[in-house]
Amino acid sequence: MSSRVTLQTVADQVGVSRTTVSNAYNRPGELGAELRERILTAAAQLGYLGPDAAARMLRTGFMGAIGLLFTDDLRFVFTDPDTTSFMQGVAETSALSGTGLTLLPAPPGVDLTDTAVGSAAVDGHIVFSVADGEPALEKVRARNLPIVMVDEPDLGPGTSFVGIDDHAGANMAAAHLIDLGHRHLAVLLGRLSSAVRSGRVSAAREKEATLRVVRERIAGYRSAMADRGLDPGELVLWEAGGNDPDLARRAAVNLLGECPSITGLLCSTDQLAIGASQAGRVIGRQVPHDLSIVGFDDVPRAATWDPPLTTIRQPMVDKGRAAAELLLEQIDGAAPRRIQLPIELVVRASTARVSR
Amino acid sequence: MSSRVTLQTVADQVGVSRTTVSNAYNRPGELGAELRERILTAAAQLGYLGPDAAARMLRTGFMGAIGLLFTDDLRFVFTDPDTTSFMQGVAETSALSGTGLTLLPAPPGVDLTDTAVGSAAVDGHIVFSVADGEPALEKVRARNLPIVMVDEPDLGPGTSFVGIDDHAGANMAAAHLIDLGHRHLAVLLGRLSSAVRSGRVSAAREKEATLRVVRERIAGYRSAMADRGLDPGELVLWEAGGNDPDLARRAAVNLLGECPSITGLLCSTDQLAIGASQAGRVIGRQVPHDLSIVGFDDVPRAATWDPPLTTIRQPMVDKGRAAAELLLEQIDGAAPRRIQLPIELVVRASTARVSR
DNA sequence: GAAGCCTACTTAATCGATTCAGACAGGAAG
DNA sequence: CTTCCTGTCTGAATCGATTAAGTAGGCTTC
Repeated sequence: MSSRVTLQTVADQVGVSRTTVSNAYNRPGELGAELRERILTAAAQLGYLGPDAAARMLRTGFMGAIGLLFTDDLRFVFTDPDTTSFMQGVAETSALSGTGLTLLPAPPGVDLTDTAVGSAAVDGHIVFSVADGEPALEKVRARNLPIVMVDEPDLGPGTSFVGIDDHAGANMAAAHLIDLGHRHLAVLLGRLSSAVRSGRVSAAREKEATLRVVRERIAGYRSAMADRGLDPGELVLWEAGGNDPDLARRAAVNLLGECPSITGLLCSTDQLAIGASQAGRVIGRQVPHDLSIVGFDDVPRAATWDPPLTTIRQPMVDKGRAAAELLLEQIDGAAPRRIQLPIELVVRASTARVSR
Repeated sequence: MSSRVTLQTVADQVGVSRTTVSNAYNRPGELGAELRERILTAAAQLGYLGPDAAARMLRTGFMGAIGLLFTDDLRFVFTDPDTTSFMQGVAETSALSGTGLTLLPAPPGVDLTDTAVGSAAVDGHIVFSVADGEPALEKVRARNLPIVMVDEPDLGPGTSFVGIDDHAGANMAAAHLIDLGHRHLAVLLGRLSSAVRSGRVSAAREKEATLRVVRERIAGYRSAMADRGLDPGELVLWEAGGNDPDLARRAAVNLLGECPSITGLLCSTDQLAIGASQAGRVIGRQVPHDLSIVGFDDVPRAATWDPPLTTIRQPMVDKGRAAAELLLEQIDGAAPRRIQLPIELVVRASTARVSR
């Protein structure tokens, strides 16, 4: 192993200047085709792998990569179907544009000082579903790079945002149940904030909610009740402790034990709805006959679950694509934009007309 | 926005040299505590965010990130439970060590010339389950960086490798069925090579297999038959066209239609076993009573699937952790190593004594 | 009290590319 | 014949940090 092969090595070999070799790679057309061919051949022979990434970055200030920030536990990030679908969308468009994709995990309880977060070699950040006031988000914002917020928090009109109308979606879900005759409704949600809690949500706890999406969804459920003459104050709120079917099953057992009159369960995600439907089996209430369940998201499993889940569909892969596109265009100098993706009520077999 | 804030800006402000400011960040202890405090305060006031990543990379040659190469379709990468579990393991240990994680997707049909693959700012690569002779792998190998192969291909003793004893695992799976009295066995596998095919595998097609793992598993299944006095030549091989439950369901319907005497189905992954068990329902053969199915991997769903799947467990998250650890230690100068993770037969309810 | 050794800095070379401002040859225009 | 392009290629500054080598002063140590 002698010293490294650089632009200069290739230039010396061919007998041209460094500049010309650089041009051979970055601006073909600025030099003769025949010379370019000679340079590329010589480079291949010398084992030159193309311009060094770090040097190019330093000189141009362009990293050729985008960062994807998560603050959830990694066990969740790679297990949750919504998160992985979102990542798929981001990965697709970044791969298509030849941009690298750097994962920036900032799981709870990890010291951020010597993490890639806040110092990664990226041209911009996508922030996926983060609670208000997360330190990792502040670290990323401090860098003054282009940024796209997804779902939460919403930083206002000056910052790009990709999301859906959570309020309207929740309204549709609750309206569907009420229109089927359900009068006693409860909400099963994952978490209101990064702090892990489970059990019935008190008014005080509800005030602590730092996750915009769940706040909006609760408001949407309530608005449907108010629209249809029910008292939104009677809506039972229950926290499972995380967006996980197992937690949801246990939570739903407790919820339905404590509030047996509930006939309609509004689950703020499909993962929770899946768990809740298992709870139905456990406590002997058949879905949808004795208990109607409506989810949110329309994850891939929702359609094949037993029973197939009634839910609000949102296009998670598209969300990832949109976020990546917004970020890439911003890196190219475009102004921040907001994108709201469409949602849709999908009626399947987990909801039915109330039977008692 | 004036010109950028650099080490020099901070140095000028405090009245020390650039070196001293650099030391304040990288080697506290090389300078007085009080001066260090003054420097850090000044930096914060000036909005200096710490040493520029690109400049540091250029100078030190150290990127602070590892690359994870996939050649599968992205739809698969983020959907497949094994792949995501593996990524979780990699992400965990890279996050713990403060190393960045860069995804390098090289899906089929994408031109690699202006992709991050082959020029990403990383210190080494993890190559996850890639077919023999993939161009993306050659690109990555050409960089002469530390590399860890996972599952396939196995580049031999000179290159780090993380995997399991696929042959032994398959042997255990087939032995289990044979010991339950099954005499007519078939293998349902995803793919033998990157080329998508489906249907019964001919001897010619079998020779084209470029995926080491599936080759080993087939050999393992056959070895169990030979061990127990069955003719390995009678083992039916069937390709689903991909590691996907839907494809597997269709393939299993065809397989069992064409070979109705089969009572034991060896699925080379749990995803396939899940699909095959649905096929059982479709064609009216109850699992395990009329059809025994054994999977491979023990994905999270396997235990909760109906019926719970008998399978060969392999620790995918640990595999990710091991791969990342091996790569990080190699980046630190250690020699390549090989790690073989343990496997285990997990008997659940998808297999039973043969009934006819 | 001179040699030697810390402590706490500074100076200057260096990493490998990009890019702006020329240089030079040859042809077109006047 | 001079001027002005135009197409190619060169020279040298520059990006922002790290780090080996050096310096200056203060403190031991015999």
